[in-house]
Order: sequence, then structure tokens, then C-alpha cells
Amino acid sequence: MLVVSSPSDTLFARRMKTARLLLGISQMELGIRAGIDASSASARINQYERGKHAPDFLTVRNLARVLAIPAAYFYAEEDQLAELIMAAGQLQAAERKTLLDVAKTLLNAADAKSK
Amino acid sequence: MLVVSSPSDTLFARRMKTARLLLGISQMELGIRAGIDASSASARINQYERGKHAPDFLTVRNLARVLAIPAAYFYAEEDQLAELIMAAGQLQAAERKTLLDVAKTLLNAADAKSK
DNA sequence: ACCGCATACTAAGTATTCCTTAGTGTGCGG
DNA sequence: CCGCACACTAAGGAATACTTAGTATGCGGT
Repeated sequence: MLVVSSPSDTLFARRMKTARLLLGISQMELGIRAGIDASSASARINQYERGKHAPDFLTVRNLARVLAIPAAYFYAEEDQLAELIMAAGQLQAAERKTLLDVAKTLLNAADAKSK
Repeated sequence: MLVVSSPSDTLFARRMKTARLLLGISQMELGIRAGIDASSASARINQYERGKHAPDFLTVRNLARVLAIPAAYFYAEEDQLAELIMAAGQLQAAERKTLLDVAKTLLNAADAKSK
């Protein structure tokens, strides 16, 4: 099959760029800190942010570690969910548990209504 | 570089299997519903669930649509976060907003404490 | 027992994609 | 003007996924 050009994801690209700029570092620095060889760090990060290529999950994890956000953030399709994931990542374990409990409560309430 | 075998992710694999079993359909059916040709649907889904290969993001999106969960779910490293994402995906827009507000409130409270 | 079918799973080669290299262009401080 | 940092890109070699063809197991029916 030949596809002209995956209009695929600018999504992953946008999320990456947003997170990097939030930390305020260059594409090359992000790559190097994520363990990519300095000789290709710049090119690779640029390709990711431009949506030219997509990194494998191990690389995504390393990027997430550097950017201090959950890897899942990069794949959130709705901005609202992206924000929720980022917020959850910044919370302490106890608070994350509280947040999850709230989510479950909201779910149960919704279920009850649709008896 | 030669890597013996990416111990990479059983993570994506596990999340996929969990979500599929929750819906109660076969690997082949999941693949077909996600738009994969019937002749390779079974093999491909199996390779994903075994962690042998990883699908591109367009495929992940299609799988997520069939499984009725946010694509980000597959990439959540902590089970707690995975649950949160799944729950958020089942909520109505208004309730999702409430959940996000709670997350932000918890964050602000944490920030205040670490004055 | 046997058959047919559904399901899970796999090896191997081709097809596709990514990674590396080498480079361009722009802007800015000195 | 020079040097540097930064963003960005084409192209080919390197790595990975996709397709095909097949094995294995279990189960319901006859």
C-alpha cells in the first residue's frame, strides 16, 4: 500500500514540543538528556516534533523521564485528558489515589443515573 | 547497535490484552474491527499482545476506538494512571471537566504546602 | 473417535519506517 | 563579519513491522 503522506500525527509532535518548551531546553539538549547520541540527537528530536518520524516506546519513555511527565501524555488526543495526565504526574502518590477515587465516584454516579 | 531482545514493552502488550478481554472479543475480531485486513489481523494483533512488534499510532488510535478507551491508556506505565485514564474516557464531558478541576485543586494545594 | 472450526500463536521474507550522516538556513552577540 | 546555537532537512543504510503460510490446542457436534 502506498499512502501519500500520513497526515498521521501532528498530535504526538505537538505534545512533545509543548512539553519541551515548558522545560525550556533545545531539541538537541532534550535528545542528549534522553540518552540519544549527540551526533543525531538534534535531527531525531526535530523529526519527532515535525511529525516526520515516530520514536519507539523505549525512546518515548526516556523523553518522558527528562520532561518529567507520564509517557501517556504524548498520546492523549484531547487536550483536557492531556492536562489531566500531566497533573496526575505531578501529584504525590496519596493525592493520585484521591484523584482516582474521585474519578471512580463520578463513574458510579453516572452509572446509577443510567439505571 | 545490536540489542539481544528489547525487553522493551510488555507494557503496551499487557494494556492491549487487558482492554480486549474486557470487551470479550478475539484477537482477529479486534484487528478486523480496527480496519486491518482479515488475512493479517490475527497475526498482527497477536504480535502486539506478545510484545513482538509495536503498531504505529494510527493503528493504535483505531484499536482504541474499537476498545472504547483513550489511546493514552496503552502507554500508562503505572496501573493507577491507566485506571484514571480509562475512567476519564467513560465520563461525560461535564464530569471530565469536574475531574480535571479536582486535579488542579490538588496540585495547587500541594504547591502551597511546599512554600 | 473424528471432523470442522475458532482461537492463539509463530517463522521468515518482503515492505516500510526510522536512524545516521552531512549538510543548509537563520538569527544573534561580540 | 565571525562564530555559535538552534531549527531543520535529504538521502541512504539500518532496523522494524507487515504479510504470508503455517502449527498447535481445545471444543462442540455427530
